[in-house]
Amino acid sequence: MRDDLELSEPQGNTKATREDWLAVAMDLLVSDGVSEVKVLTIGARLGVSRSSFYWYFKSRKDLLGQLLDAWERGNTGILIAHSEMDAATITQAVCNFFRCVVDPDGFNHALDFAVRDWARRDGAVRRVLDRSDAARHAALARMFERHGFEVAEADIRARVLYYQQIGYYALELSESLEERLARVEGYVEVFTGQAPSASEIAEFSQFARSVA
Amino acid sequence: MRDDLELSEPQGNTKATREDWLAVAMDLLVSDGVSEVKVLTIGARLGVSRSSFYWYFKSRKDLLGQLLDAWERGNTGILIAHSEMDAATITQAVCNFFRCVVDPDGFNHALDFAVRDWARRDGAVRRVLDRSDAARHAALARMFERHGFEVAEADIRARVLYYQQIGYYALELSESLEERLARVEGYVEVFTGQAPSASEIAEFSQFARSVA
DNA sequence: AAGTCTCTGGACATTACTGTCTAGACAGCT
DNA sequence: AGCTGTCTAGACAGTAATGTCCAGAGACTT
Repeated sequence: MRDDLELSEPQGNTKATREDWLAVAMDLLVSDGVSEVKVLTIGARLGVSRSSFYWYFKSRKDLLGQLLDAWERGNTGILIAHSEMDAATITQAVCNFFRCVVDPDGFNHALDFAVRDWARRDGAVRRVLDRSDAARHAALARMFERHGFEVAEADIRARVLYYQQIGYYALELSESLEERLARVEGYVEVFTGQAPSASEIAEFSQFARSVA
Repeated sequence: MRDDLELSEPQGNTKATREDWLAVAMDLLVSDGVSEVKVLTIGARLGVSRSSFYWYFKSRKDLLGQLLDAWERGNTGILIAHSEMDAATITQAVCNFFRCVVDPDGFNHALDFAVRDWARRDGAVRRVLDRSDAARHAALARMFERHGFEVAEADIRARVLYYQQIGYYALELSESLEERLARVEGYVEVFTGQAPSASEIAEFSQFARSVA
């Protein structure tokens, strides 16, 4: 999401670039929801007058549309990429999927929920979101199928895995990393019906600690 | 939630009762989120002037506090009651739990998400919500323990079950009842590690169709 | 019939946000 | 040095929301 931001340096008379406006807007969307993405607030945080906003964006609606695009490219893209990673076993594949959700630079949960909440009040956003959810589930179902699960079972297991992950973050629990890691083995076994190897769990734990 | 509403009849000069104000506020909270629970909007829907609101409530904040109380008593109460229902097997117990989530008069998902979203921007709401989530998980873990699961496994399975359920509704999929019912058997098997009996699934399906 | 209590409406003050318009500041080009 | 194009600030207009005040309507009591 942050890839395409902060590439251009402010030059000339510029105090806040288009990317600055977008970055602060994204921050506000994530932490306070769409309703708090206000031109005045963003301008104040950038130390810039509100009217400069209208130089870069047609309207507030225009800005929101660009935030939605950034979300779709980022979150859905990362999740699908992780579900397609090479893996020797299904338990390792699930651990790979877990990587993108524990990585702060991976899947952005807070943003995902901000968008879900937004979709509840905006039909156009709703349609974009449904498209993403379907694509994410399909990618996970293919992951189970590649590891020998029948189509029907792969579909169910992909659902349980995806829904559970969304639900976990919906709760916004304040667990420590170690509390979570202690449960990973149990989770993987419920999700796949197979016990993961000690090395798979160890490798994932090491990754999780390194990015935390 | 609706139990304590609409008990009192409007009498005398009264055009809108306290319960009317609460009911419409709850509707708005569920469908549009806290930010849309506005005194003007509620008054307009009741065909009553805005100032009457201040006869019944100290302020908008006062109203919101009462909505939060109603949510906690309702949703968390229903979920825990269902997890404590008698059941011969764990698969039946999970089906019993499913009853409260498919019943429109049971657990109110839309309200739950409205509250979750609200909690994201309000620390006091956050604390009330955390307390409810912990109570709900504990009740489900006890359910697995009663059916012979070890404490650690009961904890994990309760988490997967609860998180998955929350996640399912977070997505707000537009599935038909029959599509969902076709997956129930698979879900129960993943959640418990045991295949449910045909009669358990049949009984649940019948219940789900009867309340839909 | 008068008095009282409950509830309501309209006016007012205040605050917050969106969007428009215009003058002008600043850097870079010629 | 002057010109141009890019960006910014401030003023203005319009809208929506919260909360306060007060006069008074309507039903119930005495």
